[in-house]
Amino acid sequence: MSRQSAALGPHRRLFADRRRNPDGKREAVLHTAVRMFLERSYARTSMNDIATQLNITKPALYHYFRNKEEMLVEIYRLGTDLIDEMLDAIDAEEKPGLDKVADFIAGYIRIISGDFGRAVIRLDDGELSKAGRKLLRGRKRDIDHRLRFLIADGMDDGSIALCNPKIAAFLVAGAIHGMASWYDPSGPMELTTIIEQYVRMLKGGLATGGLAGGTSHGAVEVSAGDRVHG
Amino acid sequence: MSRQSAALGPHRRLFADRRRNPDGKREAVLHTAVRMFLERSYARTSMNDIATQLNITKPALYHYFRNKEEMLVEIYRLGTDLIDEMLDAIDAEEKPGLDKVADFIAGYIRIISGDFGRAVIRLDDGELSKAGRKLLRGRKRDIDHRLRFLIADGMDDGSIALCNPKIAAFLVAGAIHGMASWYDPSGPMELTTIIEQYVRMLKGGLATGGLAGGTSHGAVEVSAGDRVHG
DNA sequence: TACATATTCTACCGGTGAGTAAGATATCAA
DNA sequence: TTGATATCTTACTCACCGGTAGAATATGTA
Repeated sequence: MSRQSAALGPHRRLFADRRRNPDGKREAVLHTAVRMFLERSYARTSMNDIATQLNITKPALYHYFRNKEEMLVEIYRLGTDLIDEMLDAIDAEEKPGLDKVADFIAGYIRIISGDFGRAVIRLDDGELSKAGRKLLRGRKRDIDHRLRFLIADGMDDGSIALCNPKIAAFLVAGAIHGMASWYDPSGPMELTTIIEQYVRMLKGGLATGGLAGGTSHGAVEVSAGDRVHG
Repeated sequence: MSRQSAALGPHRRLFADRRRNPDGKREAVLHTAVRMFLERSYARTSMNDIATQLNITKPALYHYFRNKEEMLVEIYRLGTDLIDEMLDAIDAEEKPGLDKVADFIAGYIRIISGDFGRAVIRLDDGELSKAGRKLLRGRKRDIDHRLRFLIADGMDDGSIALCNPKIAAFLVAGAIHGMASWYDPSGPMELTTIIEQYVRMLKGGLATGGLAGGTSHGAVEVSAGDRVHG
């Protein structure tokens, strides 16, 4: 709350006078909106709430955004861009698949610790129009598929144990998404500590030779059909 | 959709005549409500929607529930009860901690594949009143703590590698919670296949001797202060 | 200084949803 | 059969929210 107010202060101050600064003010609105959406949800945050927080009135917001959904769309776009860029960087690396996945885990956690990254995970895309929802889901699916490919690559180069990459990708992504609900940047837990343990544990689950035991035949089976296309 | 209608049919039929059956009808309302809440979210499902689905009118619903929130509270209660019961069963077992955690993973996945279990994860508790939210958060925290204890036990008996049980519990629970978003009971993926791979991978990440490498000093360090209390 | 325009405000509209009042109708038990 | 009561309906209230109309006011510029 105190951290929040402190971060909101500058935005509020930006609107204290009427100096012209469309881009800066637009961005300030967006930052305030994403924080409030994360805190109280998109649906429970009214345009009035956002305006009040910025010390202006509701209609003034419509000077910077055509409607409420445009804010949400833009937030999603900024968030997914961050993830795409990280994946681009990883694709450019020359490493075993397992290490690329490890880099993904670390990078993804860092992104999610920021507002726009966390928004991609936490905000309910059911609030979007049909068109907007379709677009966002597409981008999310692409990200998921790129993670699956990293895992499949690791299986090919022998660094990752045979498994169904679709399920593995869901597990890895899900574990990280969970963070978006409980992680508090101002809390006592150090981000690097979390990353360290997440990487260690998820690597342990993926790597070849972990607990051999299990029914590897099931894995080989799916690796034929389900794997690349997943 | 077709599966949904099929499952909703019986409930609808229950209200076809006015024979007295308060308990049965109340339960039918609840089953319909949880399905619709999961499909369209709590906020976007109106009392009218639920009533229409059951072929009655909105005020009739208020014969079985005092208000909308009472439905949500009851759904949460039924869901968390399922989880508590499972944890009771696991606590009664005599096994290494790692195997108990494995049982938890399997049991939790099965519960989440059902409507009420999934509801605990997916429905936004921000819709609850302050009191209701506090209660639910308490129950969720208890569940989380019980999982942490299972992990800590495994560390004591040597079946689980030293780590911060708080982070480990979040990782395990988060990975499973992710399922609640994408798993479709009528889809092509077999539940047992998913369970098998989840158990294998998460066990691999927890077990002693996975990838030794990592900085185990960090683990020992937290095991002193953060561990039991976490 | 004076004009064009960016910024913001007051006052409103239309729609929706939770919840209620009060009465009609069927069921059950005696 | 009849009365008590459970069940359900029609018609409504109240509050909130997204969005707009149109005017007021400040700003930057020529």
